[in-house]
Amino acid sequence: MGTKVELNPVLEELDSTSTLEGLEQIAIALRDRLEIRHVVYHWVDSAGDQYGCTTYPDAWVQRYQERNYHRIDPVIIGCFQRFHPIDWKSLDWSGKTSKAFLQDALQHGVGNQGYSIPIRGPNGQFALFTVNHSCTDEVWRQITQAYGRDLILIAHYFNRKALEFESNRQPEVSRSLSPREIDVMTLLALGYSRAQVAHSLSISEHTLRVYIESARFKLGALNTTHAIATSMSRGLIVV
Amino acid sequence: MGTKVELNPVLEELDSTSTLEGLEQIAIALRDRLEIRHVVYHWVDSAGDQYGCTTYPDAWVQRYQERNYHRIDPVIIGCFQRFHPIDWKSLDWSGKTSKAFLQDALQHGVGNQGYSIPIRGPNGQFALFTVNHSCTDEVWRQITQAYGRDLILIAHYFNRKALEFESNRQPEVSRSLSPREIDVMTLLALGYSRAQVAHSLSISEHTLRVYIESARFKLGALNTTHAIATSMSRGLIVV
DNA sequence: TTTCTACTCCCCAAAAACAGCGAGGCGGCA
DNA sequence: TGCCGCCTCGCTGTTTTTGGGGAGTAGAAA
Repeated sequence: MGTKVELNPVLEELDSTSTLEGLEQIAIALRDRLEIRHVVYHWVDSAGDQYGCTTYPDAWVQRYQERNYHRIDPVIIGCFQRFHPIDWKSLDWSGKTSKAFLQDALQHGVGNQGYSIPIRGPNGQFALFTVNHSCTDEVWRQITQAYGRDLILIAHYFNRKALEFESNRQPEVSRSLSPREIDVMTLLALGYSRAQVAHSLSISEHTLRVYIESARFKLGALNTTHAIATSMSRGLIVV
Repeated sequence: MGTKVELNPVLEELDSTSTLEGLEQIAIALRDRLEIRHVVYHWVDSAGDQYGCTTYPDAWVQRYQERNYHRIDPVIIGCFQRFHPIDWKSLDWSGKTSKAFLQDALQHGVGNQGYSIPIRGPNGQFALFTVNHSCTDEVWRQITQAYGRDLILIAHYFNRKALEFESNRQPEVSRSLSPREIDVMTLLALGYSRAQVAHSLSISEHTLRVYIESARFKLGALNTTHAIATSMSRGLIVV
């Protein structure tokens, strides 16, 4: 690990890729270029319906999904509350389930050193970009220091592509709300009751209800809570 | 704008800064180095209690806050639903309020060209990093193309520091929701009634209420709708 | 071991939301 | 001019949700 490898070509490739298979190729190429064990982009979906590309052995990927490991994986838990990239060593590996998980991972070919970058997109999207290896702490420190910034950019580009593919799969249509409806939805989302909202907008509660109903209708929502949730996830209101 | 300016020193400075004033100095230095009009890091807070550092004139910053412009600012609305950096030209500036806002901005010294990078952190944190200038489309295209990647990294570093300062100010760690609570909040956000949620989780409606209440308590929410909105904006649930 | 959190169940009265009906004024658009 | 969307206000009644209580289990952590 003497000289630093130039990673700009990786970004170029990421920019011009248009398939998930292409992303996987790039992950493999990056792994080989850095001479490390694994490179993983992992979209963490709340439902567990996960998606990404990885150089991990299939057996491990399958086991991870089967056992719903994303619920207990300390890397995910840890990265979920942080912003900056994190070395696996600084995570909390105490606890029975964590230790068992780690053992299982190591036995499936995952290296003992890891460096993960959390990435977040619109609507609460969350993903991880991880590089993994098996080496001494000192060597690993040098690698992560040397490539830290490049990896942030690469993570960003991976996620950009993943979001692109996903939006192709589910094209959204959204009708906009009227200004007054936006006011109402926003205040409701902030926790005010209908009476409070009516008062703070200086309208009668009856009028307020008309807004709620029309917003609900436009959004195709089943009830007020659903309308709020829909407005938020479509970015119609910002709370 | 012939030769490209090296921006790595900016990252070094960002790494070693420990005060908000330091960030502002760096923003000014970056503006001068790129020879553009403005550089803005803007933390968009849920309440409108905004925070950041900017080279915009004070008059504009004040006006922006007074008028709650963050609610109608097309840059914010647009970036909030996207992941990749965006040129202001590709945003939707039709609409009366948008046009009035743009006029107001231009009259307060904001340049007509802009390039904004959305950044997201834990708990639904959202911020924007913007570079702004007044020039022709072609010149602006060259600038954003040349510095696009650097700006992503700089945005990332700005946000890292901002989060660092903020966590010093508010050491309170928001307790996360239990798996069952997440299930409940998710299903409620999808519009199901309590009876439906209870049935689909195979628990009694009474038990369901306990989850809702404990989630509400943990989130400091005033009612169920507020709890849903809070869960979503903190990224605890995804709908 | 003890303590803690997560999960499950139960009651009741008051408040809120829902669903349906109606009305009129204002402004933009064709 | 007529149509349409937006804003405003009113009524009645039913259903759902919400605010407090309390209590017991199991499993993991300290």
